[in-house]
Amino acid sequence: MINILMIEDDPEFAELLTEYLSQFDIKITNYEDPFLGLSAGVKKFDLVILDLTLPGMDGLEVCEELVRKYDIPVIISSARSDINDKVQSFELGAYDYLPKPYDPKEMYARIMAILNRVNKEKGGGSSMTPKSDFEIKGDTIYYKKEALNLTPAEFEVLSLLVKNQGITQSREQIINSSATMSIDSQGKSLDVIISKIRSKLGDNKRIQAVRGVGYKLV
Amino acid sequence: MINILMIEDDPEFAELLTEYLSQFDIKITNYEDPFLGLSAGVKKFDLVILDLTLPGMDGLEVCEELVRKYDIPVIISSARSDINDKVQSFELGAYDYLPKPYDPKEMYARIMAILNRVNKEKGGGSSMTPKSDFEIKGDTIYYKKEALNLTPAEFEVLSLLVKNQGITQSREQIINSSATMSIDSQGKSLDVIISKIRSKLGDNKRIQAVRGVGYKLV
DNA sequence: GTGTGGTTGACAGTTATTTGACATCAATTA
DNA sequence: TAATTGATGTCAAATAACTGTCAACCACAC
Repeated sequence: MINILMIEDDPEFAELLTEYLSQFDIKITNYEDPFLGLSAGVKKFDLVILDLTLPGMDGLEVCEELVRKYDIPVIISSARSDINDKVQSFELGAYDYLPKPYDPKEMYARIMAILNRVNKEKGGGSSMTPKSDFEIKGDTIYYKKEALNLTPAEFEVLSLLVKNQGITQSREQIINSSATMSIDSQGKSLDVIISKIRSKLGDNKRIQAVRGVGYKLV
Repeated sequence: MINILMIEDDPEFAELLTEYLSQFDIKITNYEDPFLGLSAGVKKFDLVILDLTLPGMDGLEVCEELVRKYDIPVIISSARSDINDKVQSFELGAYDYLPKPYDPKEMYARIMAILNRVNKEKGGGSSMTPKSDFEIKGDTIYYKKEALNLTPAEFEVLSLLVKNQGITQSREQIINSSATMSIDSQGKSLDVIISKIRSKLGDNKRIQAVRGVGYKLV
């Protein structure tokens, strides 16, 4: 069950969306008054849909407060399609801006995209694959809890392999995924980098060469 | 400098956007052919702007590949405003969908919103500030209870590093965060400032250079 | 003018990546 | 099995890229 807080002063519109989203197991709680909405226990919700054109109050301020205080994703939904509203909304940390009227399908798609992204971060730490010996944190890679001291090119290559564990990555793919390595199909740089990584891992069976194709991590 | 990969078969349109964004220190590299684009070293870029209506190829497939293999944020920009395109794009992991024609300002706002969000994640590994030898009070920084006598630029740089201890800050980030330093990518001002700070700390191992990226405080 | 602080360019020192030579290995074929 | 072929592994040298430091320079404020 997904819980969404909506701040919207058009009850009909709110009703419509609530009904549509209910089929996807999404529950909307609407407040016509932003103050009521803010005092409703924001933390209980996964996301906020905020109407910008509120009576007697600047919706942008509400947006800022939601982002700053509660760090919750906010989708702005506004009847005004003024470009400045959009720019300001994003500057204040809004996650998305959808001008009214919109197709409820689009709202649903955007909601799911946002929540998937937010959940991936929270759960995954940053790299997936639960039983992996590898862990990518910021700019270092850990192998069996030990931090590896890698050069940029080594980091980029291993990073790609870790993210695609078990899947063979072609030489071309690997080199393309690297910002530091030059695109030189004939060169042997990649071989050397792989060699270095293997020696730093202390185990040269984790990275396997796939003859004629590339490498994979097992 | 922000680097964006664009895949768009309307050269005029690409040119227009490229020019507009150049004022914000954003560089766009456009490929009219998606295959060329994909083989251009995707990881060199911070974000991809992808036209969905490509000749002879399904833009959605390109989108999926970009997201899955390279984990890079993709903004779909399409002349079709078909709702199904939108829904599918988001399902395949697109970060945003902007129907053409759009105001370049809006594209800029969305790009910055996305990049800010992505950068924040990378840094915030949930482990919080243990206890620091550094303390910022008003306009002075204390190191092991000793007040440091810093110039404005030194203060700004060290301040950023202290606030993000352990997290690598790129040269660009550091220079942008400073009001006094000029934005000159080629210059060595930052190196010199770092050098000065190190000597004032009396310990040149606390600020570590991260080759090719920037600096971090440990 | 003097002082302070930021910028620039030269140069040295360091570290990373590329290259080419050669050894080795795996698959294919005789 | 032995020879062949083509791809990979490894080493050391060459090249390239980045950082640290210094001294000179410029701009601004007093």
